[in-house]
Amino acid sequence: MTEGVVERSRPRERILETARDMFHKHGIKGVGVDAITEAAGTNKMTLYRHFESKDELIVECLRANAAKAGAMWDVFEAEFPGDKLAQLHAWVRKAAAMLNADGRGCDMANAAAELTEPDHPARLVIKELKEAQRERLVTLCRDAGIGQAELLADTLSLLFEGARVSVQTVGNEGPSMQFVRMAEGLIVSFRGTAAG
Amino acid sequence: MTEGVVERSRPRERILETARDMFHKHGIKGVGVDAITEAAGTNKMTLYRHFESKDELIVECLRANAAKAGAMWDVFEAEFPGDKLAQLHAWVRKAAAMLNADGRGCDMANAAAELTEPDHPARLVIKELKEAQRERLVTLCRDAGIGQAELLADTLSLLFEGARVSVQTVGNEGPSMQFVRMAEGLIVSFRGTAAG
DNA sequence: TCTGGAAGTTACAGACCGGTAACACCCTAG
DNA sequence: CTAGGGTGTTACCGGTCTGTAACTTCCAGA
Repeated sequence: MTEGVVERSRPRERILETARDMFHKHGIKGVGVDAITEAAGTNKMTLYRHFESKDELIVECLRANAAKAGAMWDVFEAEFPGDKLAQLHAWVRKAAAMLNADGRGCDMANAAAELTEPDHPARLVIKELKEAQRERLVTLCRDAGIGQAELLADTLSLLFEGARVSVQTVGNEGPSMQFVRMAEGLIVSFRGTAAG
Repeated sequence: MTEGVVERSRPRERILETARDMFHKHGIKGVGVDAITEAAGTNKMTLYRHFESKDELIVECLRANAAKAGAMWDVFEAEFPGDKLAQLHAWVRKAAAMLNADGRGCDMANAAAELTEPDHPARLVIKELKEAQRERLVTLCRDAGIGQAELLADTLSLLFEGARVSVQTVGNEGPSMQFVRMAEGLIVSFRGTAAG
């Protein structure tokens, strides 16, 4: 009895989960707090008891997204223990899978597009989380024995980021279809020039 | 006297120009029609006499953006008549310049992030305009003698698109700094495998 | 000079937004 | 049993949003 069903977890968790989903689907400015709380089966007062403002809720959603996405690195390590190159290829496959998951791009990128005020609290955490993601990919490339690890990681990052917005604008049968081919080709090419 | 100063052109032009600028800077949902008309030195009634809704204004702004961006292809042709490879390199330089122009990404991509309703009128023209842009780049690559023209064009597209969102999230000193190096390397690589 | 259409002005409708106040409820820890 | 904190409910505030109505002003062309 102490362990509640997920459907009936604490209000804070339900609000956070619901907000993440609705922000992702309809954009941040496209969703009001009333809609979130109603979908979460609670009310506005409870939301404002747990989050001091909508902006703080947005920030918490972004952090939760990053935390969930960050878990994939552990999955890669579990699937291919020690084999960093295999983990890099796993990242490519995972990225490709995300492209076909739904037509919405990266939540952080979308948030950055919507929240234009230069001092919006979300902008700081977006930058910080994106930089952390980059670090992980660079490290993976380096540990996989790639010579120019930073350059490969940045290239793969830009390709993936571009593919996500491409899916959002022209759908998943446009340039993003070639993502895996591009990424795999790049890895091969960078491994060729690896050296030591 | 018949030729009015740009500052005092017809209201429709002023509204369109002002809306393009404000949508770009603050996002679509971040700008109301009142703010647009005031900045354009006119009023809401005049806007609604020329555009039947804000959505139509949005669509017209996107078309105007694409038209202005499309003019660059003619500039390339004028700068390097007949030399398609030089024009491709000019595209790379132009793209890099856009990355440092301001911290805002592509207006169409940003609009697609904001306007999530699947049947929003803007989504159709975004897709159509993006596909036209892709066609032009593919044609340029093909005319430049690249063997796998579609693949190179798509790769460059994704890189550029990704670089624009990267600038928007982490600034122009992140992965997007390497854009020119990546693009030039790709062109060299694809020319090597050109063949006939 | 007269006229007609484009543009400006003011006010408003109806909806939604983020956020708060006051109060009733319920459930669990003591 | 009781006290108290978390939660639900209702109503509200001030502001902003898209879009419209009714009216006035202005200016160019006949």
